[in-house]
Amino acid sequence: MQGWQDIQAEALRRIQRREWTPGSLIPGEAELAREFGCARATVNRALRALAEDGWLERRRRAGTRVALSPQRRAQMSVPVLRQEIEAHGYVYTHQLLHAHTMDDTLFLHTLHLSDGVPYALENREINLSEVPAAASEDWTTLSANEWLVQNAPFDHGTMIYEAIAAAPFEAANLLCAEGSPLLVLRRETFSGTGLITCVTLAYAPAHAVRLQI
Amino acid sequence: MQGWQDIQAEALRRIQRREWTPGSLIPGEAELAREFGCARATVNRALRALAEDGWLERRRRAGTRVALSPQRRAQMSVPVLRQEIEAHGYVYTHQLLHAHTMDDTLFLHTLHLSDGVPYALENREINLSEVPAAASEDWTTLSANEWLVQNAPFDHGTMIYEAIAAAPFEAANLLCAEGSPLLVLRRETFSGTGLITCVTLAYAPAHAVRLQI
DNA sequence: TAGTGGTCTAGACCACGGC
DNA sequence: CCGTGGTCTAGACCACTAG
Repeated sequence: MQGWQDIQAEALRRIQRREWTPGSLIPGEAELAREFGCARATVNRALRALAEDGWLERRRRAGTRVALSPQRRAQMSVPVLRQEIEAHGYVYTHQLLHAHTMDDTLFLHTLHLSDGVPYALENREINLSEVPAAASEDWTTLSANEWLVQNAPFDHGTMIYEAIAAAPFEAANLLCAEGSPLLVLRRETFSGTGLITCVTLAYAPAHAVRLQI
Repeated sequence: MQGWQDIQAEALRRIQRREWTPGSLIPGEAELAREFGCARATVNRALRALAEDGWLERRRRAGTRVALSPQRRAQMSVPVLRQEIEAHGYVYTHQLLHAHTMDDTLFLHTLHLSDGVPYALENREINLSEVPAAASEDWTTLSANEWLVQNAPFDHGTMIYEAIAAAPFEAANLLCAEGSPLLVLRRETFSGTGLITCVTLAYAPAHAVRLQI
């Protein structure tokens, strides 16, 4: 036993082997520090990491308990289509289908392709009062998907996945039958209080979103 | 300025106000500790938290830089259908449609309902050699979805979302037309090297998965 | 009110990796 | 090499809260 990661690993082992059972109180930091022959701060570091991962629940005075249902969480980033496609070894291209501006909103329709095959259809609105630089951008070389990731950092947002039936416009662009089931991602991102962009991404049929837990 | 959270907040402010620009080197821990009038460990705690959230990239010797594209990540838990449904104020029920055992695998088909309306159709396999207790469980009162969360903690796993067309079996149980687009979640969870369970969850039409970024 | 975790400090040594 | 972040220590005080 040397670093806090070793103590974390040992504690996790005890949880998984049920030496420390769900809901039960585990020894205090001081006692564990004595057992492992280290400072209390080191034990604190290890247990705090386990608590952040959902294995433990810690409360002052009440002590540390093994979580009743250790919920592992999957993490998902905002997808950058070029990276998704190139990670599979394919060539990424995109076509700007349509662009127009109304009031302070820029509307863009983009088709993303993988080795020339339709991959996803993007329908995006950009709030020009939040991102004025977007007004003078040439979307034929760099897609809005990539440009915004680099140029419009956001504080928070929402993502929604759902399944829809392909409408004629989607069917024509994604080269599938009308009514085909499509996975769709809708996303809104905000900076402070202002909406930056709002996008609907319809993936080609059979697309799957994979997450590691 | 008092605790590490204040230092974290101040650093985040400088990033968001572009006083520290993406890609640039920020002052070292020792210098910031001097500026804030605290110990280096306190600065370290604050900057480490920002790095874990993706705002900073830290490397020994190279120093700390503002991330080029501060990628916010969405977090998603393994859904517990009862909680999902009750969180919306509806009554959760479920029906065991089918169960049988072959070799060391238990096969279960379950329909989950929200206020009596079909919500999701679950097709599950449980590895009895990893979870022997599952063999003697009565699935009519507690669904496998809930039971496993409590009784079979896992180390890691994969989740896959995709869109499918409703087959006759799904259409009949989810009360929708054949061919309706359905959002489907496939999940495998493991403990150590062993597969615990593998589940396909077909949600009723128009279901959406919402994530906060 | 007493006991737990949360945090801070000052100092120290180490590991990594640009130079 | 040597400066940077990563970590550990021993001790201290504080915040919260169960009893």
